[in-house]
Amino acid sequence: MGADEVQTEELIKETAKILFFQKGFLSATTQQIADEAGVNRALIHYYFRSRKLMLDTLLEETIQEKKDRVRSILNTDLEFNVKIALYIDTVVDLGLKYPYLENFIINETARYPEKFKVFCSKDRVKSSHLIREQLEAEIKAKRLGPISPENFMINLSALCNYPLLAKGILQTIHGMSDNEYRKFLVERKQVIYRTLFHEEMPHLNAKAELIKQNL
Amino acid sequence: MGADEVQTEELIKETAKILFFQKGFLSATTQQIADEAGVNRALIHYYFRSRKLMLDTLLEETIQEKKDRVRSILNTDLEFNVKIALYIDTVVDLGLKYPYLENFIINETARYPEKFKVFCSKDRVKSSHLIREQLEAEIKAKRLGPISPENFMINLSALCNYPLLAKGILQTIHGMSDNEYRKFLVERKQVIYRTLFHEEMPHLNAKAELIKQNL
DNA sequence: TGATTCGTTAACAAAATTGTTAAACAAAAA
DNA sequence: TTTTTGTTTAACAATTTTGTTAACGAATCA
Repeated sequence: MGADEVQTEELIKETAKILFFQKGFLSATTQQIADEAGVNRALIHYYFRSRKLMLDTLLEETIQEKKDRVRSILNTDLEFNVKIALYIDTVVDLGLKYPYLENFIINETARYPEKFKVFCSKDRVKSSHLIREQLEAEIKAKRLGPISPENFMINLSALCNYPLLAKGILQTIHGMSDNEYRKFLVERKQVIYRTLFHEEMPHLNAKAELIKQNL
Repeated sequence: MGADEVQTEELIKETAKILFFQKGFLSATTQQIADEAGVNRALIHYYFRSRKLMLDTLLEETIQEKKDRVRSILNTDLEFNVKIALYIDTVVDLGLKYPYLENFIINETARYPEKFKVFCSKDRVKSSHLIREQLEAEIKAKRLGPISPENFMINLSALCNYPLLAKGILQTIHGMSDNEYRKFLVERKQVIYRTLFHEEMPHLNAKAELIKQNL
């Protein structure tokens, strides 16, 4: 009994994630979600009260998960370039599973601006702050051109996330199948690194690999 | 009479653009659009038959306009780096007016994949093809590291568009007002150029300025 | 002036979507 | 076995959103 309860609730959430974050179908109705999950629509209300509350739960859980991962990378004591390589690797891999997650956040943020403010207020430290010292050291050592931590983080996010967000557009323009696009994105990890650092991406060292496992 | 007709139709379209492309409020109902425009909701049906047809018109017109601008830049015989500088300048400026335009395209594309395919089939030549020769020359001359035209164009789009798409998120994270964010984006033009070329952005020469006027 | 056309409006109708409830059902506890 | 608890379902109700229509009014033209 107890097992079934979690099963159905999880099933609904996972199905909604697929529709919203994988297929980018943000306008999916409760009926469509229920159909896709093969459950009665009333169960969505039974477990989540309302459609909006379900979205809130989903948003909260998924943002939290993504943020935790990213934070745990930026907080390590890895060398700067290895740290960023791991960041790219992680974000792109996560994005391969949920390409439209950022899109969902963007839309929900535009609809209910207060929602996102709550998340931000939880973080005392901005992620750009976490890399400031290391970034400045790189710039001083002339391994990087001058750039603010904010702009560096935005560049990094942009290069990683945009090709995911624009999945449908880019796939259509370049006539790629889902598999071809996957492959393209995996190979693009190195392009992103080279764009930021103007040198080849280092292999993840033992320490970085270890961290990657324990995300 | 004839003037009024165009006026109202334009008013509705402009209002919808503001809601969709400026405010990112993609779930705006016909009632909300009508209210915002200060017209009777039935007029939306009078001019556009249905909500969906209005969106189609809007999408078509706006994509076409943006694409024409971008194409006309890539098709000039400007020096490569000046051309890209002008591209950045143009796309960011357009994005300052309509930050969520890309977002709208992404969502509509995910909802109705066929829609976007129609647009792409109109173009015989991909925009990445338009810069291929010049890009290869730059790489050969060692002014740029090796990169495919596709990845170069995606980098360019990503760096220009992502900060617009994520406007709400980034503004919240960094606690910027609308004006501060505007200013930040204008200054970021140079950051984008430096990220791609690892040198200062050139001033637009007379020829480029002329093209910029005639967009 | 009278007829016509077009834009506009309010009221209505239809459809789609969400939310509620009572009853059926199954599993576990008494 | 009976009771209780939690899950599932179908049917219903409420709300929201879209789409339609008939009537009104203003400008245009015969």
